[in-house]
Amino acid sequence: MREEIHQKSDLECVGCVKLHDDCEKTLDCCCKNCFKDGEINLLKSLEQNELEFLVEGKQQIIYKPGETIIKQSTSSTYVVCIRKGLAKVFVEGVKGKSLIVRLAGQHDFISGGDLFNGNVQQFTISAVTEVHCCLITSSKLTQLFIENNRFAVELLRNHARQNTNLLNKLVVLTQKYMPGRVADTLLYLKNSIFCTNPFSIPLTRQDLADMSNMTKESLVRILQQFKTSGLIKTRGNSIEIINENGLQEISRNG
Amino acid sequence: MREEIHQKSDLECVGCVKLHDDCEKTLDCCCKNCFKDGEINLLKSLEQNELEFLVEGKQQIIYKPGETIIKQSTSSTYVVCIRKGLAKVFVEGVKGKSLIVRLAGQHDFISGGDLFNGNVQQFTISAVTEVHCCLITSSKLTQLFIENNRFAVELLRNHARQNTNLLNKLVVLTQKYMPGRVADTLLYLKNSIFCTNPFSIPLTRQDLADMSNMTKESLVRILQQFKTSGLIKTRGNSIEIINENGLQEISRNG
DNA sequence: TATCCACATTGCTATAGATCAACCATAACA
DNA sequence: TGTTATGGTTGATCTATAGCAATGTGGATA
Repeated sequence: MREEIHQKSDLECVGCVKLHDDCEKTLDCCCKNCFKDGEINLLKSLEQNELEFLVEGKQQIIYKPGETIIKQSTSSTYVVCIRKGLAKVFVEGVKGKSLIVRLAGQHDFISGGDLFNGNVQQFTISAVTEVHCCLITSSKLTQLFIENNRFAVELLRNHARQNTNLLNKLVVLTQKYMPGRVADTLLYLKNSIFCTNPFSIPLTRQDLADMSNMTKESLVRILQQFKTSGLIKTRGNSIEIINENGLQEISRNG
Repeated sequence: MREEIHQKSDLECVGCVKLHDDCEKTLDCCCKNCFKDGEINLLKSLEQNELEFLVEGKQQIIYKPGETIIKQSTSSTYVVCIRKGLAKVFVEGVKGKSLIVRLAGQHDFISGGDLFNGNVQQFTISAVTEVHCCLITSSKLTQLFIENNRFAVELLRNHARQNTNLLNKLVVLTQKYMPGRVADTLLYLKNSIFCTNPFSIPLTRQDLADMSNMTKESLVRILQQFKTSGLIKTRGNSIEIINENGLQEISRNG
């Protein structure tokens, strides 16, 4: 058994008004409040009855570390909402190489690619830690898209944002040198995924390398450089960012 | 003056039922039939009155080769429809490097990025040949998005497709060797942009390099290799693909 | 406690691709 | 007709990064 990396409180839905004792099956908990507050709250625009429609018959599944949740190139008709745990979203490219385009944690929403376009999955989603998630039938999503304008706007916004992220990644991965890319990966982990400072990553060096488009050996070497420069500290799976400005500088200079 | 690369007939809207003699100002011509037939016909879902609303007050502008149509990082409120000519869509990345993510020709539609997200342009669009285009206020687009469901679906589909393209480009540019990337660029030019076989490109080698993520010198060398291997022929700005299967093989093997 | 096993690390070598510099071709123009 | 400019081509280096191989390490299992 792998060590529990997340805080125990993750199991509870923060800010969730439980309708029943069994939080797992509480609509309000599972699919409304459980989405990230603020910007990315995709479902905030749904009425209560729409939410119930969406959530009705959804599958709540638990995946073990390493398991594939949705496989690239299959035509899955599901959309994934993560309730707990960490998943990686990656493209299986040429010559067996993988490219991790995104990590998804609690309350994240992953639409597997071509909604309204045949539903062919553009990437693989797999569990890094144990993942509790809901699989929502994507046809329900498209139906709500048509019925609720505000929701449609949110979904489009979501896609537009994803677009921007990909475009950004394209530039970073093709135009920056390795140190710049590793700096970006570290800043992403700290500020977008774990949101704490010494953070402990359930990812392997290979994963970090796949996020930064390099080999694991190269990644390790850059990490070593950062350590000796006093930019970061590492203890096993835990990474502490000592000099964030320094990293940002390196990121900026490519 | 640059030589006229396009067929003269480009000025006329193919398949356009002129309502007036002056085709330039014919609604039906400029913004409905002028979009690519079939798959990518974004506006086909609009009613006549919606189309008129969209088109009313649109600006028809002519750009000279090299001119910037929309500049990255500005918050343009326009969406561009190309009526004639060729434009390049590129990201201005780090250290002065450019990455051309797409070429846009007759009837193509370019939504500059973050529709519904503050309208900050994610890339620069600039004219390669002389470009005749319509600038449509993007708020009109978002209004129609809310009012017409079928149009909303088309727009989302459009974004999803763009997403898929970017994801694909990400893999190609980061995981393939130079020959594979150049092969992809050539196949893209032949099959998606010019649709003829000896095709004459108004692009410089630098542009081709920016599409393939390499230096112009490297691009020229690969092109030379392809010539001596009998895969292609080049005469000045004209390229002929002799062995398409061969190129596809190279693309596949990375 | 010993033995695994997966992963991390380090050093050495090979190479894809960039960079630099020179030269060539073609077209515009005085 | 010569001149300048712009882009294309080629060759000679240099370097960032991959690939390979050996060794280290810490947690799990017996």
